[in-house]
Order: sequence, then structure tokens, then C-alpha cells
Amino acid sequence: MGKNKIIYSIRVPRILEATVALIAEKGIQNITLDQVAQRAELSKGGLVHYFPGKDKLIESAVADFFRKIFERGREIRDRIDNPLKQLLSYTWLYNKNDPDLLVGYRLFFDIMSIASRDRRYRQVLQDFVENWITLLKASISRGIAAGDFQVRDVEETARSVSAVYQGVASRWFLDPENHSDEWAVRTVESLVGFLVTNKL
Amino acid sequence: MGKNKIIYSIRVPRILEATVALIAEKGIQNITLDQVAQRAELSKGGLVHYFPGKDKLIESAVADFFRKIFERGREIRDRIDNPLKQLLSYTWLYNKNDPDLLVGYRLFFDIMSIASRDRRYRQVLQDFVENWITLLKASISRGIAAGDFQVRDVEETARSVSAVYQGVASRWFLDPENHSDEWAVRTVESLVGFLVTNKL
DNA sequence: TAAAATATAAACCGAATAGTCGGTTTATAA
DNA sequence: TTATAAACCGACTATTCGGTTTATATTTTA
Repeated sequence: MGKNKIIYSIRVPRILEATVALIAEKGIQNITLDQVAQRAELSKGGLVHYFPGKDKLIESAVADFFRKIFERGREIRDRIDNPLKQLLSYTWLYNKNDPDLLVGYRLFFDIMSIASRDRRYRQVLQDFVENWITLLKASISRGIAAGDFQVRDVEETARSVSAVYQGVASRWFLDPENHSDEWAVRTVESLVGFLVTNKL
Repeated sequence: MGKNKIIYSIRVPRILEATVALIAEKGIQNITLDQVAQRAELSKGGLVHYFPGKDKLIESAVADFFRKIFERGREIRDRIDNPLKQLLSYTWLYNKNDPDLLVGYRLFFDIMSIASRDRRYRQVLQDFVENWITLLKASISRGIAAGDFQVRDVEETARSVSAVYQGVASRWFLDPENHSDEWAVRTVESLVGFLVTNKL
């Protein structure tokens, strides 16, 4: 593919964006090739030319989007030096005004739902999570080296931190009426702080 | 509906069971009326006679199933007297050998995914969660009264406890290879214990 | 017991949709 | 200029599926 590199580099991002936007709107299971083609402003034939099959299309769009979100998290973390503050730096995820996050949460819930039955999607999810775990482990290790953290098992603690973020995010996103932004941030700060400093 | 009470009380549970089983297998979005009818051993016409429309059918099946799961949690909790042990009593949710839980998790992820776009489902989810919150608040209040817990805000703490359970469960269920039963139980015990005793 | 209400099955309808394909246009290379 | 491959279009096909209709059987009721 891609004899004409210029047109390719215009079309493909546009298709991926259209796909992700539609998924956010209707759900992975409910988008159609016609809809994607229409939003990406090309024909169904053209769409299929770039992504042969709906599965391939969705897979690419999801992977691309998650990669971007992760990059963002890493960049924000990298601007911080203190290990504990790094571990708490992901509260940008609790921002209702960020349209990318609205998309991201919906995508994430979709993926989880499908992953509960489909090994392939389970792998996508695991890979995504593993990236964050790696990031968290680095911060924890630095905190230990600096003498700030008391942690029995870095890996296990990183997974607990990550699980806390996810649990809080789920409630915060799906029931904002009963779970304020402040509750989310307070809970994460309290629990993550405990995980890295009060381990017996 | 259901002038004939006897036949009704046989058909309806059978239909609900078939629906839930099929949802667990294929996902809410992917079941068909024909499949449900076949598994419940009646015709599609018969099925529609009892539940006029797919939405009604799914709604009833989900509500019925969640009610049963909640009843189970309450019964287990009621057999325990110590407030902290009550708060930790829900680790029966981390049991891979229970077929009802396999069904339950898949259902739950489906609901979350749809709820992220559909107000009706968000309400279903909120109602379900609110039941657990009520249960947790009761335990926390008893612990405070007994002088065992130090908690700033009962409601907020109950929601944090619940979020911890959910976050841990998500990881434990979707990536069992990297999140052992022991990790799940240890994490919950550690975090919940902290939430009710070390609040500043 | 006859009429009415209910229960059930099977055939059917129409909309939606993933994927295919023949053919056209456009860009690059010879 | 010409040959070739990529890019693109949109009509067509086959299938799926929710819901309806029609017909028949069973149960309730008057």
C-alpha cells in the first residue's frame, strides 16, 4: 500500500479519526463501514482499499488512539521529578472537559466488554495496561532508591496503583452525580500515598 | 400478560436464564431473539409474547441477575459480625470457579460499556452500585460506633471502598495472568483496611 | 359447553449491513 | 507519451435479524 505517500498520509489519519469518533458515539459494535466512509469523506470502496475489513479498521483505530493517550500520560509524567508526584500525576484522566478523554473512556469500556470474551481484545488491553505499569514501576523504584517509599513488591504495588486509578475512574465517569472530581482525586491521592509509604 | 400463572412461572424464569446465559456467551449486543427462543425451548413468537421487544427482554434479564448477585452478597455479609471483616467479606467476588461470577463480570462490563453512552443503562448501573454502597455504609457506621474505625466521611469512604473492589476486580478478571487471586485479596484488604482506620 | 382469551408456532417482511467487484480516475515510472 | 499500479467509486449480493402476521391449540370464563 502507499504508492502515493502523500495521499496516504492524509487519508489514513482521517479514516482513523473518523472511526474513533464514531466508536465513541455509537460503540464499537454499532458502527458501519458506510458511516465511517461518510465521515472520513471517501467512499466505502475507498475505505476498504485502505483497511481491508471492519476488524482491521477498528483494530488500527483503537491501537492508534490508545498510543496517543499513553504518550500524553508519559509526557506529563516526564515533566515531574518527585516520584510520589509522578504517581499522582495521572489525575489529568479525571477531567470531564477533555473531549479526548470522553472518547477514551467509552473506548476503554468497549474494549473491556469485548475483552471479557475475546482473547485478541484481552491482549490489546493487557498491552495497554502493561505500558502504564512500566511507567508506574519506574516511579516507584525511584522513590525507593530515594528512601521515600517503603514497598514490599514493586510490581505488585504498581498494579495496585493502576487498579485504584481504574476503579476510581470507572465510578467517576459512569456516575458523576455521586462521584465528584474531588472525590476521585482525594481517593487516589490517599490510596496511592498509602500504597507506597505505609506498606507493612 | 400471564393470566395463566402456572405456565408463566415456568416460562419466564427459563427465558431469563437463557437470555443471561447467551449474553454471557456473546455479549448483550450480539444475542438474537431466535437464539434466546431456541435456548429457552420455545418459538420466537412465544418469546415475544412474554417480552415484547428485545430491550424489555434484556432489561428484565439483567435486572433479575443483578438482584440475585446482590442478594448473595448481602447474605454472606449478614453472617459476619465484625465490621472490618464485613467490609472485606466481598472477596468471594474473586473466585474464578464460580460460573455465576463469570457470567456476572461479563454482564457488568457490557453494562458499563453501554452505560457510557446510554442514560437508561447508566441508571441501571447506578442503582446496582447504590445497593452495595448502602451495605458498605452500614458496616462502616457500625465500625465507627464500635470505636474501631476513623473515618471522615462515611459516604465518601464507602464509595472509595467500592471503587477499590471494582478496580481490582477489573484487572483480576481481564488479566488473570498478571493479577493473581492473592494479589486481588491482598490489595483489597490492605486498601480497605487503610481507608477505614488511617484516615487523617 | 360455547365463546372468549391466552399461548404458541411458523412463515414472512423489510431494514440494515459487511463485503465484493467491475470499472474509472489519478499518479508515477519508463 | 505511454504503461502500470494505486486510489477510488458505488451498485450489487447475500445474509442477518427484530418484529409482525397468520393460523392453530389450549385454557379460562360466562
